[in-house]
Amino acid sequence: VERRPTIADIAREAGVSKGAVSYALNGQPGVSAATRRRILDIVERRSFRASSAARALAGGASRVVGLTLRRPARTLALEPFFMELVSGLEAELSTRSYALLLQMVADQDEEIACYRRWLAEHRVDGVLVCDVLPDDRRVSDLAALGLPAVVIGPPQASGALPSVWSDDAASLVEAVRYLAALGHRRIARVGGIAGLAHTVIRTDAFTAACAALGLAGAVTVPTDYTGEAGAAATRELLAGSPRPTALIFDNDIMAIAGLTVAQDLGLRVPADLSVVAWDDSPVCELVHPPLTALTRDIRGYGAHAARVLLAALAGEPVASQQAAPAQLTPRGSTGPAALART
Amino acid sequence: VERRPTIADIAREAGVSKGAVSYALNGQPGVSAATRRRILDIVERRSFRASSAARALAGGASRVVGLTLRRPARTLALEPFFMELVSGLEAELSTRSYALLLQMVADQDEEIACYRRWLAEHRVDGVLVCDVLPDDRRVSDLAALGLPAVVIGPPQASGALPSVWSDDAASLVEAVRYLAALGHRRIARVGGIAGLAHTVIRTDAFTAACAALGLAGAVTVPTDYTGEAGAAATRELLAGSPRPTALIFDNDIMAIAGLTVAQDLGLRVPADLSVVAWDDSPVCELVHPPLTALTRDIRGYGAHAARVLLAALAGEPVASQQAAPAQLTPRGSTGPAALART
DNA sequence: CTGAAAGCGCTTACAG
DNA sequence: CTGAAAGCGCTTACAG
Repeated sequence: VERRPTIADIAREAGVSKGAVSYALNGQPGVSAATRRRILDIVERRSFRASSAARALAGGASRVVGLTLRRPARTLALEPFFMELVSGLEAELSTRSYALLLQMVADQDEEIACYRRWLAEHRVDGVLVCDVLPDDRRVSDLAALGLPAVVIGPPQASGALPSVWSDDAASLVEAVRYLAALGHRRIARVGGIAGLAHTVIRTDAFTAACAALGLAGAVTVPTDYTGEAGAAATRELLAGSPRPTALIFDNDIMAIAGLTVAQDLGLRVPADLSVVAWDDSPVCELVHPPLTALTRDIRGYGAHAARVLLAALAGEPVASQQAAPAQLTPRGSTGPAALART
Repeated sequence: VERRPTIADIAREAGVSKGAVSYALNGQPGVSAATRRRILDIVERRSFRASSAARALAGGASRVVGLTLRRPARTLALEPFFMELVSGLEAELSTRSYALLLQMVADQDEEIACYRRWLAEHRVDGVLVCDVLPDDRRVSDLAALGLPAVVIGPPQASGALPSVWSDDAASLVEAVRYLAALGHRRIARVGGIAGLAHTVIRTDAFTAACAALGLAGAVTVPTDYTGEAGAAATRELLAGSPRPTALIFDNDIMAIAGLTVAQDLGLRVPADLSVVAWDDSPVCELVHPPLTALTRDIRGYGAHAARVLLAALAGEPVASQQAAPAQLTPRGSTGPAALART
């Protein structure tokens, strides 16, 4: 096992001090352009990479970004969303030589403790925050700690932290208008976890959009995002009288569960019931009928969030940024409202 | 922001040297039992945690475990397997204060370069290796590098590295026997990525099991694990004459795609065609009919692998270990073979 | 069994 | 613009 070069080797080879190499490496003033170029050439040739441990210990950047995920593993694993998001984050981070540190946590206290630890140990340079709540304690604590962070979620809940978000309200309005245009007058929604900021936004948007169109009975049933909960909510909604002719689901796993429940009840989709899913993962096209969905580029969303965090770490001023909203992709699960039943 | 205690603070408070604290912390000889207890009490009380950067730099453990995943994000995101696995790894690692470093890679070269870098930088103490090939270069390189590693996959492909594996061959035999007992004589399989070690094992086991039962036409069509490929393979197999009366899929996303294809072709499941899925994620119960599946505890599998790696890092001798094999969970998608059609 | 000291590989004031 | 030096918080031989 060969010893890898250290900053001292590079310095010796370039005929400068270690400090000069450090300045050249980190793009700081203190070396002339010519020296910098010479140093970076050697760095390149010897494929030198500064030790992250030494860098972190000396107070420099660790080149690691942290992501914590709440525990309920069943939910996480089922949501293609998270793996897509992680994949998007990673794609951006690794091209910039940043690593991603992942930590599952049980609750908010554990999560905040994790942030403190990471900061104290210089383990990470910054973190990404998911699934924010309105008045999320993580947001205020992170700001207080001074740990750079980007919220992946609505700016309404990101406080002083920059956020990357997509306009869920607009997407929901699009879905409601689309269904209304098909003649649906009774639309209900199977929502996500009630406490989350984006769920609140979606629920409010749904209620408002239905009200604006004069649609009554625009109920939202909250769930925990699992298939079981989606199935139960669907059963509850379809047992109502008059029952809804269209259902909007807050993720695709619940939409699939709801589709199956409807079919088991003898309802034809879309003749008797239209179904719209959220987060168009490839499963939506694999079921019968294929699901109309609100599609968004989750990998791109993750990459975007990573870019914003990296910009913040580079000292650039960053503000909340809007990613492209989810767009409706009509497929076989939606159709004209069944007039006979209305 | 308060300064967190360093090892010097603990040493001062305990009235010993920093070295003594270090020995006490790492369970090494060099301190008396009484001193050790006193030190650890103070460590506990002050909630001291050694800086990972300093530890790594000084040649100690970094308390980080690395996991690399090949790029095709669409596949990854769709496979609940990976998120479940990560969740299982994390559950075990975090209780032992280890962190998980995640890196997406494009190919094997990048992956091996990543291992070298991690090792050289002391970024990780060990790694977990997924999706091994027969004669996997990563396996030999890791052994040569001396980077502790555990293979999550068959020991046949893990070389000198310990592996944690489940007996896929046994599971496949169980599925084939179950279908044969239902009267199926023409069973085909939609397989995973042909090059992977566990796919080879499954394919061989499938062929052998069918041969042993005198079942002809036991074809396996390889795929890339995506729903599209699963659908295409299903179409291909169902176009055969005589067509199979039962299909075994190497993951559940393809099973769902196959189910939909069969239904679109006018085949009733299970009356005309039985369907068996692999990796029983909750989606299997959400479709209609619910899928018979080979169920395994993926989180437990991940936790098991993490435990073995941690044991190896602790210097304990470790050997390859078998996890519980996937067990058949019969549901609505399998039934007696359609005699009329045979 | 314990203490004092060197060293890991960086970064960053501080002098020139 | 550059060099020499201290220091980050640990671990680990090396003396006692």
